[in-house]
Amino acid sequence: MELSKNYEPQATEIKWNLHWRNEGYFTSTPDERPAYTVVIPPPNVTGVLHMGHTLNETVQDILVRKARMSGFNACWVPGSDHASIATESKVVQMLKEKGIDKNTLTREEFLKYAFEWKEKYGGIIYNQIDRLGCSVDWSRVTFTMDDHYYKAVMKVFVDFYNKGLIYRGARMINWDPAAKTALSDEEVEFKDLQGTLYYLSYKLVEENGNDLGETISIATQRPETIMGDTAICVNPNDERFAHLKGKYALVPLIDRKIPIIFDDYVDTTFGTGALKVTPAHDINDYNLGLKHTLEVVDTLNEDGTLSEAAQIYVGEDRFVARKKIIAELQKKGFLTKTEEYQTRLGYSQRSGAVVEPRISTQWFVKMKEMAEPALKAVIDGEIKIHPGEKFLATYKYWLENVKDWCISRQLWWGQQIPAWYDDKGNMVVAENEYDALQQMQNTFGTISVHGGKLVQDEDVLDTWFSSWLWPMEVFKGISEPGNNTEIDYYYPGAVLVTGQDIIFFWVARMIMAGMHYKDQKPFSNVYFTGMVRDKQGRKMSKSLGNSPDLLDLIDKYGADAVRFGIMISSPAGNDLLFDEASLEQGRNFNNKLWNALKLLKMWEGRQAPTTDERIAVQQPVRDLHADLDVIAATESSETRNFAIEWFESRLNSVRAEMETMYGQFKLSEGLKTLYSLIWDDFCSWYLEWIKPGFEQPIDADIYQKTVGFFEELMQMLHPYMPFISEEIYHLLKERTLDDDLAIKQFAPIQPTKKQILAEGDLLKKVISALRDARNKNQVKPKETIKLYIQTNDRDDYSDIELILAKQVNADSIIYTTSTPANTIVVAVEKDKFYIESEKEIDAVAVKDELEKDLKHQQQFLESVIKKLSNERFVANARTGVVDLEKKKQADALARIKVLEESLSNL
RNA sequence: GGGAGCAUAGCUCAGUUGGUUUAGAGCAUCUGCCUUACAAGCAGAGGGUCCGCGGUUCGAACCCGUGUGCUCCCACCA
Repeated sequence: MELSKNYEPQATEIKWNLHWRNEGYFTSTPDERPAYTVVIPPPNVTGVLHMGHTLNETVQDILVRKARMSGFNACWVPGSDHASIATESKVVQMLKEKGIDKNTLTREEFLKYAFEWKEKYGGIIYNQIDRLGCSVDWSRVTFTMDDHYYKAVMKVFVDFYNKGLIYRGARMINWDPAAKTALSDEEVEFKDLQGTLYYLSYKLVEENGNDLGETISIATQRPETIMGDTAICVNPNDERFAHLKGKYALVPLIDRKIPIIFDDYVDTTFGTGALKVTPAHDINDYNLGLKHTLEVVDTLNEDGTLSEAAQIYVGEDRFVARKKIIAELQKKGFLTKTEEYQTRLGYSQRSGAVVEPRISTQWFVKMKEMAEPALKAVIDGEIKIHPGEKFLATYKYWLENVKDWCISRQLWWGQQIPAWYDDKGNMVVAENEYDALQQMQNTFGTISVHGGKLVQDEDVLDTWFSSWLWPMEVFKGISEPGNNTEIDYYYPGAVLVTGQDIIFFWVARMIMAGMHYKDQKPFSNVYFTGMVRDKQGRKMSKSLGNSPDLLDLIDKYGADAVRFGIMISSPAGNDLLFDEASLEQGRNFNNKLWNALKLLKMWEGRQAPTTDERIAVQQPVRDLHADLDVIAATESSETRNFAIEWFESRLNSVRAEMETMYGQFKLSEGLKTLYSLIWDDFCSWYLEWIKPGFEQPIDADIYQKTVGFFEELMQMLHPYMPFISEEIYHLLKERTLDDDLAIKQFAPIQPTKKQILAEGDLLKKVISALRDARNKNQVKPKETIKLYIQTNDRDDYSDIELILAKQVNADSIIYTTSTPANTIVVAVEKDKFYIESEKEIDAVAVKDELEKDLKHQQQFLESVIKKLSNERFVANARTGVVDLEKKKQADALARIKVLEESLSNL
C-alpha cells in the first residue's frame, strides 16, 4: 500500500470515530469491573466551545481513555447546561436583532425560541466534542432541563423546603437591572475603577422645620440616590456633631426632612464624618436602617430608572439622572466639593450591567449546615484537589463564611419554582399542581382560586440549583433513587475536571448536594485546569477576537494536533498561553510518526529470515569495511541485539514514569516524556541504530520486535492522540476484528535493565561527541573516517561498537594503546577517541576544545576538593554523600589526565 | 483592607525530603547538511549572578526573614 507523503488527519478521524461508535466501545453498562466515572462539566448552551473547554475535554478524555485501557469500566457522561440567565440573555439579544421584544412574548412563546436556540447550540457543542475525539458515552447524554432532570430539581426544592432549608423572604439582594432579575453573590464581579466622591451640604433644621442656619456635609458616590435618604448618620463619639442630637436635615432638591442618627458604624476619619443613609440602595445603609427602624424609600424601578418615589427625574436612567442631579446640585449650591476616588463596582457576570443592591422578596437556601460536611470531605482528604494546597485555603474560607444562597431568578428559561398561590396569597410548595391543590386544601381548608387553577411562582431557579445535582442526576440518582443500579455502580466519580473559576458556583455545591443526598462525596479527585489565555497573556474573549474556532483548528491541524498543542503547554492549575505554534508542533509530531511508519513499511518487504545469524548480528553495521579488529569483535559477541534490549528497557522505564505521572495528574509532563521517547529515543536513536544499509535486508526478528515497539508506543500515545495512534496501529499489521487500541488493555510493565540503559547513555554521549568533533573540524557528513578507541575497558564497547561505527560514519574501529598520528582527539569520560580522515586537521581548534574542557574540569575538581577538605563537611554530610564526592574527584582526575595526555600529544 | 500564589535560558515551564559530575526540557536562535522515513526534516552548538539583600547550614534554586515586581481570590467604609 502506498502511504501519503504526510499524515492526513481528516478522513482518518471520521473513520475511527465511526468505527469506535459502531463497536460501542464508549458505551458503558455496569459490570464486574471497577467503574471509572467522569461526568463532563456540562457546557452552557450559550454558544460554541472555546479553548478552555477544549483543554478540559482533552484532559478528561486522556484520563478516561487511560482508565479504559487499564481494566476499568470507564464511563464518561456528556451533556449540556441550560445556563438560565446566560442563555436567556443570549436569546433576548437574538430576538432583539430579529426585531422581537421579549416583553411582547408570552412565556410559552419565549421558551419555544429558547428551546430552538438550545437545539442549535447544543448540537454544535456535541459535534465539537465528537470531533475532538472525546470518548463519551453518547447513550447517556443529559441536558439539565430534561424531563427527569426537571423532576429531580423540583423534588429537591420541595424536599429542602420541607426540611426548612429553603425559605422565602424580603432581603437585600443583587439586582441586575438589564436582565431584571436577582443574582447570587457569586454572579457579581467586582471591578476597581476611578470614581468621584461628591460632597453635598444638607440644611439642618429643628423638628418643627425651623432653619438652624447651619449645614452638614456628607460625601457620596451616588448623588442620584439622595432622594432615598432617610437619615444622616454620625458617630456618637464625634464631638463635631454632638450638638445635632434630635435635629433634622433637609434632603437637597426635594426638601424632605430626615433625622440625624448616631451610630459608631460611621468612621469619623472618612469623608466628612457624616453619612447619608439610603436603606433601599446600599447594603450597609439597609442594615443601619433595620437597626434604627428607618423608613425605606426605593427610588429606583426594576430596570434602573428613577421611580415615582424619587419625585424628580422620574423615568430617567440612573446614570443619566446622576449627571442631571449633579448639575442641578451644583447650580443650587449644594455641591461643595468633588474628589477623585478609587472604588469598586459590582457588575452582573452575564449582562455586564452595574448591579443594584435592592430589597426584594426572593427564595434562599440556608447554607451553613450543608457547608460543614462539604468542608470536612476536603479537609480530611476524602476529596483530593489537584494541584494541591493552592485552592484548599480558598475553598475553606468560602465554606466557613458562606452566606445564604439566593436561588430565585426573575427569568423564564429554567426550572420554574414549584410554589403555588391562591387568590388570597396563601402559598404551598409541591412538585406539581395536583399535589399543590391537595396540600392547599389540607393546610388552609378551602381553596380560593379563579377557574380552579392555582398560580405558580413566576420565577425560575438559579442554574446552579440544577447543576449541583449533576453527578447524581445523570444516573437518575435523585429522580429515581430506589433500586437504581446505575447510581450505585457509577457514584462517586473518579475525577472532576473543571476550571478553578467555578469552585464556589459548582464544585463546592456539588459536594454539598452529594453529601446531603448520598452521604458520600461526588468524586474522589478534583483537577483544576488553568485559564486559557492568548500568547500575550490576555483572556480569550470574543471582543478581542483572540479566541480561535475549535472546528477551524481541527480542520487545519487535525484533532490530535489540537489535543497535543493544548496539552504540551498546560501544567496542572497553571494558566495556559495558547499559541498556534504548539499546534504546529503537534502536526509535525503527527508527521514524524507517519514517517516512522513509512520507514517500517519499507522494511516490511525486505525482511531476511531470522535464521540468518550474520544479518542479525551485523544489522547495525552500515557497510562495514572488513577491518580485522571489528570482525573479531563481531564474532565474539552473542547473537543478541543491543539496540533492541536498550529500547525495551527505555520503553518500560518510561511506562513506569508515566504511570506515576498519571497518578499525580501530571498529564502535560507525561506527554512531554512520551514525545521525547518517541522522537528522540525511538526515531532518532533506535531506528537509526537498527537501520540496515542501503537496500539491505532487515533481520526479520528485529523487524518484528520493532513493530512491537511501535505498537506499544502507539498504545501509550493513544489517550493523548487517539486517532493517529489507532491508524498507525492498524497500518502496522493486519488486525483481527475488535483488535483496536481504543479498548486494548495495557500489558504489565517489565523491569528495566539499568546496565543496558547506562551503556546506551554512554553510546549516545560518544556518538554526539564524535559528531560534534566532525562538525567542528568540518569533516563532511558523507566522508567516512577511521575511528581509534583508546580505553582500558574494551568490554565497555563490545556491545555498542558496531552501532557507534555506523552512527559516526566510521568504516573501521581500531582499538589502540597509543596516539595515532594526524588525528582529531575527542575525550569522553575516561576514554579517548581519535578521528582519522582525509581532511587536514585544524590543530588549533582541537587544542582550543581540549583546553576549554580541561579548564572546566580543573575548576570542577577544585570545587570538589574544597568540599572534601572541609572537615565539617566530611563529619556532617549524610552517608553516601562523601563517597559520591570522592567518586567525583576520582572521575575528574582521570578525565584531566586524559585531556592532558591528549594535549601533550598534539 | 484581609488572604493566597508566583519570580529559574529570548519565550513557556521542570527541578521530588537541602548534596546526583559547579542548573534541565520544549519552543525560538546560530552553524553545517536536499544523508533513499521525515526540510513540517537531520546532525550539532550557543545561551542562566536560579528577582535583590540578609540569615540558617559543612553545603541553598530549594529552608527562614526582608525588599521589589507580577497574578489571583475574598471583603458592607460612604
